[in-house]
Amino acid sequence: MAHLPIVQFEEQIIRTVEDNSVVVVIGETGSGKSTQLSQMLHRHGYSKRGIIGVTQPRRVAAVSVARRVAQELGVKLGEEVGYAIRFEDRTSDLTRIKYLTDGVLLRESLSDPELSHYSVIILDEAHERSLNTDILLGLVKRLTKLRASNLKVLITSATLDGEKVSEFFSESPILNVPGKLYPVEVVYSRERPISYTESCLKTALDIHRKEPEGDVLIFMTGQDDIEKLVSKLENKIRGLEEGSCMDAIILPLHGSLPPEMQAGFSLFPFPFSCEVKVFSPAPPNCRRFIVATNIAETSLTVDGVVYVVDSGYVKQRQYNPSTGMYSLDVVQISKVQANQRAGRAGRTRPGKCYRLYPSLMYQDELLDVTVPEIQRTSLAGTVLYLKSLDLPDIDILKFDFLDPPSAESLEDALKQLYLIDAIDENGAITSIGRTMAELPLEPSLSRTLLEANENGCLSQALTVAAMLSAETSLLPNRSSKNNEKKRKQEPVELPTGSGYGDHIQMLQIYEQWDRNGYDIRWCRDTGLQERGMVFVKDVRKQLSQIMQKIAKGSTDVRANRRYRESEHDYRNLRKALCVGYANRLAERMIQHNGYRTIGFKPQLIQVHPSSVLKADDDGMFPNYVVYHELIATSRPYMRNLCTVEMRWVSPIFKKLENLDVSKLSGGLHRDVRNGEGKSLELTKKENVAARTPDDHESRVLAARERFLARKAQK
DNA sequence: GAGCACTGC
Repeated sequence: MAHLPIVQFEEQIIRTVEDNSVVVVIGETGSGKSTQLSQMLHRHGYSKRGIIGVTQPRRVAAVSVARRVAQELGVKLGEEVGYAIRFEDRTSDLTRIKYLTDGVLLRESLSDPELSHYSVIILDEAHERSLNTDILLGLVKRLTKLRASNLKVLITSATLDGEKVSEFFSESPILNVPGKLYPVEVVYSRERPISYTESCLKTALDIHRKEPEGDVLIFMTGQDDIEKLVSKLENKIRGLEEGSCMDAIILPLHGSLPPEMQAGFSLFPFPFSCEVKVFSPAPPNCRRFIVATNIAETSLTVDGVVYVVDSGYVKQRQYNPSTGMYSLDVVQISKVQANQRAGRAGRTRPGKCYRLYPSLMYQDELLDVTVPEIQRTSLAGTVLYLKSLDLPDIDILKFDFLDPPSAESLEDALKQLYLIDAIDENGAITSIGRTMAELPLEPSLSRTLLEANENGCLSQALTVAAMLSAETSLLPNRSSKNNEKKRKQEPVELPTGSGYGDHIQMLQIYEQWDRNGYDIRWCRDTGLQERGMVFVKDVRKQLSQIMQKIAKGSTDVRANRRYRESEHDYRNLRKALCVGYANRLAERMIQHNGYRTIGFKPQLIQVHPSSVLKADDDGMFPNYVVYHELIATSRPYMRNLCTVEMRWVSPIFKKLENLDVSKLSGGLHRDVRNGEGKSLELTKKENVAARTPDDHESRVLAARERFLARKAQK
């Protein structure tokens, strides 16, 4: 591996590690840091007293890098070199170098808070700032003090903010390792485009007409735009004079494509890094245009790209802690992302990157780094995890994050955890909370499982939790023309939740799959996502194993069948869901089919049209539902819901009335009282007030007016 | 009657 740039720095790296407990390594793409750092430390004896652990944000990366390193060392994968990802542990007593996802390392630290098996921890790709990496940065910082004598930590990052990380670790040294990228010429647009699809189209055609051979990678924001551009590009290129240009193949690339459509999808490690390659190379005298989302920024690599077209935008999911609502917004990319995109043009030879925005905009408007995930997501799970670690010397709410989340976001998390009994009124973790933290689920689902265990419907709850873990929609999209074309024969009918909503439908679907012997063809016939369903089965198995210790009934899918057939209302399961989702309750407006959220800044929300829950014969929806997610797209919607009964709901209202966020958060609330903390106080009062009938009605009207006003604005 | 960027335990 003499050609890897990092190799010539071996002595310097080892010396620095010897003298310091934390070292930051900045290495661009192709420097070899992911495969070589672990081997160097192994060679110099660091694996004698413990394991060298290397974390990766993605599963495929952990597997392919481990495979590569095993190959380089000439050992069998799973022996000296192994990996651990969810559902798959390929390590043994012999393992000295272990690649693992950062999520797996967080799980390990639950049972071994000092991570005592490890002599070295390398946090790779820290610049991506995934939620899990950020938590690990905080935990590892603490460990470097506790285990100063026998733990070495290396943080690797591809970019700028090495100094920030170094400061975080009390001025630890920074080593710079050059990468193996070819120069990329950056071309800016003179002005920002009116329509970036048109601008992409024009730029792509210009490249095709004027530039020498080489593939083109175009970064767009989502599936819709990608499909539009692909068809426009096809038309335009077909319209070009024959013989005036080389041939062209135009390919979409985004996450919801089935793997076989991500043509030539393979896990072959790229010679210098270990990324996933897509597509077979273009035939001679033919140019490929790949129109992609940001999946092509980090997760997938397209070889042969010489030209990159960068729209400057990305779709980002963000959470609003005051409303409990997620939204998916098109936002400007950061400078780091812009450079990452440009770098995709220089992997095989010098390339060109066309930025469809002016250089001034790059300078002045683009953020230096992407907003870390920890500041864009609900923290209920994270806070519960940290509370369950019982770190004696650390106040969770002052937890040492590289970039701390807002006080409002932390308070929101506490409030949610309190409503589902994971913490008590003083903010201390309860025994329920402790058990919840052991489950690889979001807190609401963990709580549902525990309640179901008391309720005698554990096996059903396991199924629902597993189904909901498979984020991406498993259900077929009946109205889509594509699907109709594909399936000539009538699709097999799926159950519809018996009027109780999407959770119950999911349970019924999985039970039906069980009755069909988990036949993959059955998924195909019904239009269910096969891969998704297999994933659900794996998750269910894992959850069952964890619950086994405390299970009061059978975890078998069929356990409840006889019971259910005699009583069709899924009462116990819905009760359990009501307890687990106490923080996600919605109440229907008077004489109105809109709902308002309970426990957040009150807002008008609708049942998502994809829901199986339909209005009754009088055109009305049930009075109370719990929802899995609030998402603002064209309007605020509840997705995946379950009907609950009014008398199950009253304990939730009682809890909300007694809610005192300042008690939950200890000292935190005082610090922010003059700032955003106030809004929570308001929320509480409003909630109580809103339950008196008069007030409720005026609130309904006000909400309705707001809604109509927003609609008019559009 | 709408649409979903990407990860992970």
